[in-house]
Amino acid sequence: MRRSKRETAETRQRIVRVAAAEIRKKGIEGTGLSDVMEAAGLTHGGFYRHFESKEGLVTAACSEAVDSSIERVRGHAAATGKDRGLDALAAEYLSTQHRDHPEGGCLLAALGSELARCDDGTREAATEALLKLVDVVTTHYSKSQKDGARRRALVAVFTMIGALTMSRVVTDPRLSADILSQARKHLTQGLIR
Amino acid sequence: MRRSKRETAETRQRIVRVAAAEIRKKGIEGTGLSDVMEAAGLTHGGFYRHFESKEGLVTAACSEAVDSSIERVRGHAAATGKDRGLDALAAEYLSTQHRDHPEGGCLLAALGSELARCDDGTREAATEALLKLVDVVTTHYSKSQKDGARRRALVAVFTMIGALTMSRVVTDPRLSADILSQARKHLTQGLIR
DNA sequence: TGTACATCAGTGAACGCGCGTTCACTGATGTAC
DNA sequence: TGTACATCAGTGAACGCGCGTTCACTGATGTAC
Repeated sequence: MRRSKRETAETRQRIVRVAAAEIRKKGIEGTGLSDVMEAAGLTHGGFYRHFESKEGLVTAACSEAVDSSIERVRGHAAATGKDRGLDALAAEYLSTQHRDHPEGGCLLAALGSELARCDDGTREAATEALLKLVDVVTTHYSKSQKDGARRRALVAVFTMIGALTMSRVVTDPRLSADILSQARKHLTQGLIR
Repeated sequence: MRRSKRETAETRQRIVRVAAAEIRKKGIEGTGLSDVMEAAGLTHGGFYRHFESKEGLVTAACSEAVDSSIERVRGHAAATGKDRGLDALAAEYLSTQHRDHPEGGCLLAALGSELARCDDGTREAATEALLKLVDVVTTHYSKSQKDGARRRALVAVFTMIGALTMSRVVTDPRLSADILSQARKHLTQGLIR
């Protein structure tokens, strides 16, 4: 039966949020619409009242993932003392908690190589995520020395994305932990100049 | 009809090579067995004379991808003058050529996030790729200063993987080129200490 | 070395399955008067 | 404000499709004597 506008909007957001978690956990192709709808407490048939296609949901889910995690990153970096903001960011980004819970974490590390094969809408959401992340980091680098702050921020972000992704790929748990701690050490000791 | 042992071995290798290219181009889930077999000049029915399952092929294809590209990386780094080996490696890894042709390039950048969700055999092949790449880079860092060579090598590798992956994700061609050149600049100027 | 037979690489049709998508239907919501 | 009707969110069955996998069959290769 028909639902009120408010209910409809809430349902849509619920679907998007579930999908944002699911795709970061199982990948885009590994996530089925039925699974998403079920996790949102609905049957799969109603999906097309909210989205044009799976691609439409994926794009919305990526935007949602970007918004929520950038918000958190900004909060964490700002909450910490001015100079140690970047350390806090790196420590959280490169934590075992983040590694073990992609569903709530960085979209770029969770789906990096898959995003490269997505449609433009989704890739734009991902581009936005990258630029926002670089912005946050640039701000922190700018405080110490302006020169090359953007380049250093880019590199710091690539290092984090690369390290987190690889820490999830590697089979040896000790190597995985080492990857995270070495990258963290590198970033928190300001070794990127 | 039955084939000679030599022919059988050649066929198997042809399938593995085709698959190694295909999965780096379209992703693991995006690659169908029929496509691979057709590209290898066979019909799909014969697949199970060579492999136990799709997973088996994927693992073999990943090993093949690792072997062939590590070989090339080593060659390139060694061919160049002792001190500039790393520069040559970075320049090639972070080239637009590599970005635009994942099918012949680095497995880790092409499939990073997907590998994290693969079975153990495949992830072990990926781990091997990472360790070998780190080894090559470590050798070069060791020449200038031994201290922290491994950590610096790890970071350099994550930077390359992260940058190449992101250069493929991003929608803006100028940003994509910028990502590559900034990362290259960083590495070739020895800014990782 | 020659012969008889087992092996098995490759073919092409077929299988079940889960996927994204569509649809007729229900009944509460929103709207027009 | 009340009534009549159009709208549409959600259900559940069904669709076609491509996937990984299986299988009966063919005929050249490998092997045993």
